[in-house]
Amino acid sequence: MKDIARDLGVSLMTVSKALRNHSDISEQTRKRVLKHARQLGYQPNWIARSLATRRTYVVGLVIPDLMHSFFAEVAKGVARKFEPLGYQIVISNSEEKAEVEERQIELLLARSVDGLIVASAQANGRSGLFQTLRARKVPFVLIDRLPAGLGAHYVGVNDEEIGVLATEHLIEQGCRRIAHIRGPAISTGIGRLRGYRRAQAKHGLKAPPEYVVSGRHDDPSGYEAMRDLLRLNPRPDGVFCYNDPVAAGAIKAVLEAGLNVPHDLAIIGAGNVHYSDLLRVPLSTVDQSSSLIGETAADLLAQCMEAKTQPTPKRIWIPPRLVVRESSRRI
Amino acid sequence: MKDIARDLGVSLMTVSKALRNHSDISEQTRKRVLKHARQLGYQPNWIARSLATRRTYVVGLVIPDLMHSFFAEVAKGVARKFEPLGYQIVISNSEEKAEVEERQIELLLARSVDGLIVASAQANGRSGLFQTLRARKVPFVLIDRLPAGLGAHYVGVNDEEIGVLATEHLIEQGCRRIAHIRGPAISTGIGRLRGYRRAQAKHGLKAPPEYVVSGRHDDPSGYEAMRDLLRLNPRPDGVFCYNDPVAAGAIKAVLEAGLNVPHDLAIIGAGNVHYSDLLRVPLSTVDQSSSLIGETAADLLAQCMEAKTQPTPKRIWIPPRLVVRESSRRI
DNA sequence: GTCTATACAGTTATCGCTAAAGAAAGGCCG
DNA sequence: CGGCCTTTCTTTAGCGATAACTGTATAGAC
Repeated sequence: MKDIARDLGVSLMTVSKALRNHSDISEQTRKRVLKHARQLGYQPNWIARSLATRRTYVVGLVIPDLMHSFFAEVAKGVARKFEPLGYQIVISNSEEKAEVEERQIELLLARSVDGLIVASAQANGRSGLFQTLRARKVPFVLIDRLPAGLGAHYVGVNDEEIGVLATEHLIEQGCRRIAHIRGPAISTGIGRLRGYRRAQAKHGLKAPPEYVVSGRHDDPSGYEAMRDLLRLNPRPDGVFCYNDPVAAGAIKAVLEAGLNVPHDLAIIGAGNVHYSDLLRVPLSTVDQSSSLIGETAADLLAQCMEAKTQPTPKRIWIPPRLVVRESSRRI
Repeated sequence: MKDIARDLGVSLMTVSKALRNHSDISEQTRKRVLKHARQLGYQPNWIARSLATRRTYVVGLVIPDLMHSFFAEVAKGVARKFEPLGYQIVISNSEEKAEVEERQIELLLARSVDGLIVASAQANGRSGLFQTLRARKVPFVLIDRLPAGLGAHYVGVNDEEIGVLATEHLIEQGCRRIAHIRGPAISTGIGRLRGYRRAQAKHGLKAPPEYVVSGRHDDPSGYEAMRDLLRLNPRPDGVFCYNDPVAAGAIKAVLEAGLNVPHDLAIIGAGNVHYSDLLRVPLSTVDQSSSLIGETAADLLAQCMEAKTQPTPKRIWIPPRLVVRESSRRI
């Protein structure tokens, strides 16, 4: 910039304004500056700009696991919205651990991100983390998981609805002894479990307590949980799994036991990961529109970042959609 | 920092040095400063620091597709190495497109990353992109793909070896009419094809030209390609697929045609994606140690960033490893 | 008693850019 | 003609740190 100013015999400030299309500059000067800048191959220095403006044009995206294609897809959605706006996205992996998440967010804040999108591993909204975020006035939007007791922007799917949709589908397919491999004690796990119970109650079914077993997020946990379920008597004839990886693990266990999916045991997952169709038995699931979640969260965050005062927390629910494949089709 | 200096009656510089453990400061003063900094909740401003030191402690990772779990795993490996060193990692998605990649790298450079790790979508090493990187003296390490005619740091697996390993395995399993669904015209695709040919030649087999069909990176392309192969007469009895997603799509096509994998047709992929074990037929593959690639590339880049002069380009080959599962086991 | 080395702290000048206020030149108005 | 806008550009002061010097003591050497 200094060189441009010297060469053109104008002040540094004129160059700065011209490059930013500031209204103070005449059309003629602006053009001269832009042209010369191009000739010199001028590249603005973002660091200096950030220091002066206190904006970094960086947003942080904190997710529990990049390997889970659901979050990879969310990340794509976020990128699609933010990149055209000139923002850079930094993805942080919390590995499903609340402490790691907290540390990662601290790091992002230390680097002065302009905003955050978080699929939180915190079970509780009263965690110090959210107070820190509030205190520092960093706009943030939660996605997928909604820590209990937290008034914050949120974009996700109603997990209870997912549970209802999946369970009612199994009932329609003729299942009467429906089990559930539940997820962890966060909003998604709890909501889906609640939906599972509500759907059964609504149809006058009730499952014995041992029909609800605990899994985590991954396929090994689904495999283990299903082996436990298979030992029960009477054996369940339908299983709603917390998510698709868990369901994939579960299918593996059922097949290994020499049983048929869906005839001996129907299985449905949630999330509609991209390889669901390629599994042992193509997996029925409830789609969560992962990339739409990402895009919507990005839009919402963008709004928050522009607004001077934080708008009141907004919750956006994306409707889930049943995707029936072979693993649950019995009629 | 200013506050600390004022409160403690020392100069700003003393505080700065104390916080950085500079040797100029006495143990006593340093402790006073650190303690007071903690009390005030001081957080260093990375932006200002970057402006002054010309180092951002950010490295860019450019990959073709986050959804492909191979690259997600690489990313994890990179993060595991760099995060303890205080670096932030920015992941960019090139969507397998050379122009997008170029633009993404420009953006990363504009943000002054300290270094880059790139799984390039460029077929050709003479691309202007690499000249730009050289000109700007940004240390970078290529992974997975090695654009033709480029002397640069590289970490990956010898793709020809992958092709040989996979093809010889099929031969050992009794396949005699071995086809190949080849990848795109980049080093990985070309190398694996070459390995496929070399292994056949070595064992005195020769496949008709129509046994080599083109795929891309994804499972739909594998599905299409396999349908083409199934129309051939004589039908192949073994297929080596460019990568696991392609192989998964191929398996789907074979099963739909009412044939058995592996008995009518053995299939092997490459990459060992995490869900290989959960597919219709558990997929045999050649493992590429994805996270090790990430870690190794990170180490190498870290070295380059410390060195004042760029060391001569180094190529590191990680040995591939055959993983036999059901899709190819015929004896 | 002078000189030099060492340990510690302070000054000054950036890093590259921007916000905010100031100034020059011209036009319009009563 | 003087006052008051407008338009266009310039000056002045940072943003929050650091690099590279420039001082002071104090201690020990000769």
